[in-house]
Amino acid sequence: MTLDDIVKAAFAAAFPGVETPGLRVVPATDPKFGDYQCNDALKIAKKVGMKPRDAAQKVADALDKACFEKVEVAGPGFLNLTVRGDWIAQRLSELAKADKCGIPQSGKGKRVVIDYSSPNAAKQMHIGHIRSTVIGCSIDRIFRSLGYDVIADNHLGDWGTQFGILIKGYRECLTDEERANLTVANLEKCYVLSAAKAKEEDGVWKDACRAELVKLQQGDKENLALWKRFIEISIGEFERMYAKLGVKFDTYRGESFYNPLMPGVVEKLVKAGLAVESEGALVVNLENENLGVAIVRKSDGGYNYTTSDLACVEKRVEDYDPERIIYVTDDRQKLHFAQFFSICAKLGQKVKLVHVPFGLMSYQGKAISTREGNLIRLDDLLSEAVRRAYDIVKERGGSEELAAQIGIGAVKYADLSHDPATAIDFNWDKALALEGNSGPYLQYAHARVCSLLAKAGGVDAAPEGFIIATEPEKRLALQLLEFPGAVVRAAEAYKPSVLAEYLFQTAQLYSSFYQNTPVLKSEEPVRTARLKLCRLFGEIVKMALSLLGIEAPEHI
RNA sequence: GGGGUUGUAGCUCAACUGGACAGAGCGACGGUUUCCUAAACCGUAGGUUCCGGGUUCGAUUCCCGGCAGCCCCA
Repeated sequence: MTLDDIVKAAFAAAFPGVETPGLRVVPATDPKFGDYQCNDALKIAKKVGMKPRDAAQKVADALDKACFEKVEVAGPGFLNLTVRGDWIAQRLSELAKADKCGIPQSGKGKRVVIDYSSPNAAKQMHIGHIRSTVIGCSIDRIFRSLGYDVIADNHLGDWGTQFGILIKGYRECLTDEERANLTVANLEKCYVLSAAKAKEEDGVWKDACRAELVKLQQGDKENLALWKRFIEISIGEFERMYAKLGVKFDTYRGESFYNPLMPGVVEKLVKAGLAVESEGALVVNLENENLGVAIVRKSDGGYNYTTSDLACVEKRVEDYDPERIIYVTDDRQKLHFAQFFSICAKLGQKVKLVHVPFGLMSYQGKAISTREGNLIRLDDLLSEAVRRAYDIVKERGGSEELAAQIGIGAVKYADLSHDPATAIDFNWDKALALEGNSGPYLQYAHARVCSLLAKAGGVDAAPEGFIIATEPEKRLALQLLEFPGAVVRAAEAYKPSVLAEYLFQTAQLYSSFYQNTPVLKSEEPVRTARLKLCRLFGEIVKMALSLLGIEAPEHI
């Protein structure tokens, strides 16, 4: 029986027939109130015509007190619960026995597509790409841990007008040698040069770019081959970054993949009476939902994101039949997703669609763009992160590999520890922080516990044998019991930050415990019991770090 | 103009979706190392939760009205 069940039973006994939806027992807000609290007597009081405190008292009287050391009614009608040490020890044993640190396998048999990172081809990734990549990757890992069958899909920006500019630029603005050893940096360079020329007054260059684009769209062999080469080179470069970040995709279906399906989608919209003509364009009117108007085919015959995304959902449902599709993009696209989700619903699409919007990253208060000249390449950021970590690591004889684990962990954690909705103004010192609420702090706590366990020379493998006697042990133990719940909350909210917050608090409690409580030098059986607590902490930090996509080195 | 979103300590952020005295990190000040890794730990200072109303036992959280920033749509 869980605490929830025990307290629910008490409510049912005290107030037969009275519903208590959403009743729950939560960790106490302050240890001085006890270990757990239930506030639902306050909610039920009016319904049963009693004073809140009296209602709470009635529940307290009806409570099965086997696992409690103390039960108190306090304040306006809070039910404060202090649990017995042996009850905690029992729960810890169950947690130690459980697979995956007790994460419930609620996603078994369900498939989910997660669409994240999605950079534009032929451009280098910059710090603005961190968020979608890192948040998406963590959501991906969290859902996998819950048992979901996850398909991580990278929806590349690999189609559109920029390819006309690129092809023209490739032909005219690069040297033979650059063409032979084509890199993303070169592509970016020729794009910039070509785009600048396209702005010239006479429009000759611009027309030439458009002509190249039309040829590409019509399947011209040469242009198609060039386009394919650009994409291959881009993906190669992206994968180099993903390897550094520990990110892996199952598919790279870019916009081009859905391009042939767009006319069919438009036809369907027209047939369903959803799309109507307006000023030469085809639009879906969503005014009555306060979502404005979505254009599905422009007056020049071109399609835009709404159409492409509709095609994409249809294809994903056809190929994968997922239970839901999660999109991780910046919050400027909120309206777009609201429109496109609404149209999906009108088309009778059953799959659950979720947009996880995150605040745009800026730098020095300005949106990141080449024009602002404030663009920091992702590669440079990661190199700098590793360099800074190495400066510190080498004093302890650490390797460059360790420096990479720490430096990149710092960058990822700096992002993941914020609620995705928060806009971040990039700051070198904060992104690369190695102290306080940072990735390295967590890695350090993990390394210390590993070291402690190694020095112990082996710990009894049995999951039983916990003893909870002192306050620091108890605080740590209660926190460890919250781990599965933290993972569930993070998944439900699509916020890795929930897990990051939990992990940091856990590490703080462990650090405090570690500092103030002897483990190796304590007497048996306490020594073994404490080692088991440490081991469980180590397993949970390692698991939590892996869900955030952060490495957990055993030695720092 | 319409819509969205944010506003919490000097700075960066939390607050488990309505609960007790609003918590962390950084920064500041002070302390801890013959002792399991000091990337750590312990302590002190720091708040009109943007402003004004409302809802109720109770509001950072929900509602209404302002103000300010950012974003989207025309």
